[in-house]
Amino acid sequence: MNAEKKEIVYRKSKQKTRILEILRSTKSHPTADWIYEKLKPEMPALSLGTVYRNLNILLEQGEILRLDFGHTFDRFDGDTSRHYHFMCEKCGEVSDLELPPLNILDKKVFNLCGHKIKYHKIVFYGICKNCLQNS
Amino acid sequence: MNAEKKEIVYRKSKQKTRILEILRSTKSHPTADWIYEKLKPEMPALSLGTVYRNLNILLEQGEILRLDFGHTFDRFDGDTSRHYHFMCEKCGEVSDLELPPLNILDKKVFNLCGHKIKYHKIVFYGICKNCLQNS
DNA sequence: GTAATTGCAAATAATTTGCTGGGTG
DNA sequence: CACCCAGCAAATTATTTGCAATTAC
Repeated sequence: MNAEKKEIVYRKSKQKTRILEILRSTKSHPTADWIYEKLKPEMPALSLGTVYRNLNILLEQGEILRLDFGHTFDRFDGDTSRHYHFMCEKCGEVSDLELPPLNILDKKVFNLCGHKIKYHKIVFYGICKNCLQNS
Repeated sequence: MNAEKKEIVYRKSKQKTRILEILRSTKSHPTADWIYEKLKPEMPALSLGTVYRNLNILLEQGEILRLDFGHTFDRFDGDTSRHYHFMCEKCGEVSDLELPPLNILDKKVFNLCGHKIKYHKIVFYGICKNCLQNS
């Protein structure tokens, strides 16, 4: 395991360029499908697979962000009290944090932009204590 | 639209009870499949569909939490600078927030539990300014 | 007895991947 | 001319749903 990644030299393509342009020009945090529909008129031959492939390349290059939990499956929590989570990027473990709830943030955001905030979620990412020791 | 929800009176079942017990007894934030595998030995006839159905019922009853982005598809962001997000529960829009990054939190969490924190994400949920006005 | 719940299997839905041919460096 | 990239379709994966039988209240 931990095989060294083959260094891929990415090339330009009209599709990749347009996808990035579209993402840069909107504040709407689109889905892959939305980008596909947006691009289809000017590139009738475009396929959804190409959009996904390019999004992953752009992600890897750090040109864009993906807004999700990282893992593809939902996780459930039997503890419904307000608390935050940490996910270890190495072992994938999700753990609860003792950090007290920061209710002030909700008010701050309301004052800033006028949205009515019901609650918020915070997830910290990094390497857990265990993985730090075993490496 | 906006049809009034038929009020369902949930009944007890061994499956639902055990699923909740398992969730309450672990801190590992399991996936649906993990719960299914855990329960299978004592309930050989159990099906994965039942696990999913009960998790959704428990969610609706507020007995458990789901850790994810709510929507099932990824959204992408062309802005890679550190910023937080807001999602409107009514119209589904995701927008950027002007709230400055709270780097102190990463140190706080490290001091608290010893995990090495690389970064964190915050998502606020509620009703956006627009939806507030149009209702 | 009414209607929620189950197991099973088939259906969805988002995303990934194999293949073949075309285009970039 | 090597090898990355596109388009297409088929495969994967997590989750949902239809159905008939079962069970809770």
